[in-house]
Formats: sequence, C-alpha cells, structure tokens
Amino acid sequence: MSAAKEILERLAGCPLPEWHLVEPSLRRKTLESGETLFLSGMACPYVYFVETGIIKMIYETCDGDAWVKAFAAEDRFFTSLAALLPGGVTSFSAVAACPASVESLPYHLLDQLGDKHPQWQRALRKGFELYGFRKEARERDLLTLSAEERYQRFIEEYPHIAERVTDRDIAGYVRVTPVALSRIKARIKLRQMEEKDAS
Amino acid sequence: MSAAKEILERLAGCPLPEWHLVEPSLRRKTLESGETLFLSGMACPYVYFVETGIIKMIYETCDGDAWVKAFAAEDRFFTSLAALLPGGVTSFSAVAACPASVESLPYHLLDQLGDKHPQWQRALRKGFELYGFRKEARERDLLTLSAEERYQRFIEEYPHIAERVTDRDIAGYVRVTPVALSRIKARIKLRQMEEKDAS
DNA sequence: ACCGCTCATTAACTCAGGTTAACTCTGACC
DNA sequence: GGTCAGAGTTAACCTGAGTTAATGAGCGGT
Repeated sequence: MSAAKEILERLAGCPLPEWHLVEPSLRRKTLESGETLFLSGMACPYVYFVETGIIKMIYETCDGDAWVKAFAAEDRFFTSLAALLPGGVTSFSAVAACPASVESLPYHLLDQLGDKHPQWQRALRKGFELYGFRKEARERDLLTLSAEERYQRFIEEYPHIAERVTDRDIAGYVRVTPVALSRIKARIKLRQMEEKDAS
Repeated sequence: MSAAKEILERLAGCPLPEWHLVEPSLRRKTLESGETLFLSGMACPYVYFVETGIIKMIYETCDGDAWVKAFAAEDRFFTSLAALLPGGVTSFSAVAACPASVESLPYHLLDQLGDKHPQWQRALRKGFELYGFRKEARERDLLTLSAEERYQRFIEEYPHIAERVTDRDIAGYVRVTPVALSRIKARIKLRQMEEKDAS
C-alpha cells in the first residue's frame, strides 16, 4: 500500500477508482537529512506524499536567510500551489529535515481523474480545502501571536515534529533567529523554575 | 448584472448555467464605514462578493488588538473557509473599512451547482485555488519581509486600497501599531529627502 | 463658533529580538 | 585518541517596535 493511495483515499473518504492508472506515474524518492527535494523557482507540477521522515518547506530571502513555511511529516501531502498553475514555478524550496522518503504524482494526472470520477474530484476539493484551512491557521498565528507564543503553540501542536528537527529549523518556523529561540527557551524554563519554587 | 455573477463567471471563464437558481438566494447588504458584516465565531456558511467599498477581515486577540488578515475591495469575493465546513464557524470578523455594499450566496447552493455542472465546479475549484494562492503570498510576506518592507509592498501592490482606508487599518495589515507605522512613514520620507538632496 | 471625537504624529522610555562573537558539547571521520 | 564541523548556549551591544502620553488636524453635531 502506497502512502499516496492511503492519503488520497482518506481525503476522499472512500476507495478511489482506477488506481492502476496512477501506479505507473508514482515515483518514490528517499532523501538524506538536508537533501533538497526541489528548489524554489522550478517547474514542479507534482503533489508529494510523505511516507517517512519530515520535509521542511522554506523561503529563502536574497540576504541568505531561510524561513520555514511549514513542515510535512508522515502521512501528509504537500505541493506548491503556484507550481500547479499552467506555466507556474515553485515559490519555495523543499528540503528533508531528517532522513525521509516521499512519493510524488504529476498533478495533471490527478486533474484528469478528477474530471472523470466524482470520488477523485472530491479528494482534490478536500485537499485544497485542507490546504487553505492550514494556511489560514498559520496566517492567524503569524498575525496574532508573539514569538514566544508561536514557539509554545508549535511544541504543543506538533510535539512529534518538534522533537525530531533541529532548534535551528524550529526557529525558522517560529520566525526568530536561533539565538533568540535559545533565549525564549531559557525564559520559559526560568519561569517554570520560579513557579515550582513558589508552590 | 450582479457582482456575484460577474465574479463567478470570471472565475469559470465562461457563462454559468442555471443562474436563475441562485437569484432568489442572492442577498445584498449595504454597510456604513465601521459596520460589521459578521463576527468571529459565528455560523456563516456564505460566500461574499464586494460590489462597492472595502471590507476588512480582522482577527481580534483576547487583549483587544485587532489585526487585519486581508482587505477585499470591488470585484473580490471572500469567505471564511472554516465556516464552510459542516458545523464550522468563522475564524475572523468582517467589517466595512469604508461605506460598502456586498452580495452573499449560501455555500451549499454553490456546492450543489458544482455537483450538477462542470462549469460551476470549475468556478469553485478556481476560487479555492485563487484563495490558496493569495494566502500563500500573504504567508510569504509575513515570514520573509520586515515591517517596513511589508508596508512598502502593500502601498505598491494595493494603491487603490491604501488610499481609501485609514492608516490605522494599514498598520493592522502590516502587523505593527499605528505609532510604529507613523515612524516607518517618517523614516521613508526622510530617506527620500536625503536622496533628493544628494542628487 | 464651540465641543467632542477619532486619527495621525511625535517624543521618551522600555523591552524583545537581531548581530556578532566566544564557548561548550556532540558526533563523524581519520 | 585527535580533530573538525555543526548545533546550541550565553553575553554584549544595537536597533526597531511596543507603550504611554501629549499635541495637533480634521470632522460632525449642537
């Protein structure tokens, strides 16, 4: 059973017809930690499915900083929306945050199956919906939370990711420098000690 | 010709069949500046189409701050994705940033028409796609740009909005306080003066 | 004309975060 | 075992943004 099939059928909420049509286009790729899956600015009309490991999606700025847009761990799918549009290119890079293996499918194939079968159409719609939903949450966090709150929320919400990636990458996600993250962690620890002493 | 029809057909790229079915459900509402269209946390499974004016979507934090998620001006549609899911509620409030008039359609109706006609399905898919695309751009700006850069980009990208809303709202969008925005503007003006003097 | 209101600006102060650099720890490799 | 590179921590200094408060401009209502 491929990760792609499992993820897509979970989205559809039912078995997907004509899976044999996608089988030949399914590619699996294993990545070492730090290895690049795709670079920003490339044509890359694929949807990716994480089998094992963690992929980080990063925006690189002209002065060399790299900010983490999102992590995708086991059983997640991801893609660059911008790259799915005809003639489009990726707007970020995807890099393994630890050893990982991913599957990929060309989007045009999913698109075709969507036109043929309502079950596929449903999977795609749900996929876009979920994507939008996650982006909305991320946007809200970036707008309304302080750096410290973003860090706290991240380790609460994604503990299984937090313990497997470097603090450097967590800092990139929280949108602070590694030095600042270290200070934030020290501040939190200090407060916890004080609370213990008080009680 | 309603704004909703115009916007949806532009998304579909073709005329939409059975428009007479949506006509009876189309509601128009005019809002004064500062009037609320819907509040965060409400059931609100509608898609809105801006006919005239500007609507701001805001996140309110528990300590009373209001951050602007996005503006929607003439010929834009918007909705709270979270509120479209069955049993879902809005995750932000929508308020008129200047006198405005909007149309609304219940999402379930669009959903039904999507199941009946590929043209409608296409309009919805394109709608979600566009929504995701915009969210992606906003996320990137918040992650990779400084406050000053976000301000500059905003007035370059949306000059027709920038000149019609208060600096207070622009500050909320740029994610700084009005005081900080005023300083940023002063800084930019100062630099422009210096450049003129030098040349 | 006057009042009261909101908005924008400016200044003074505080503080969180960026920058740089030194230091430690760990693990990989020879 | 020795060495080297990368990750994380800590300190010192600087900058930009939040906070508070005072001031002025514009506007609607009386």
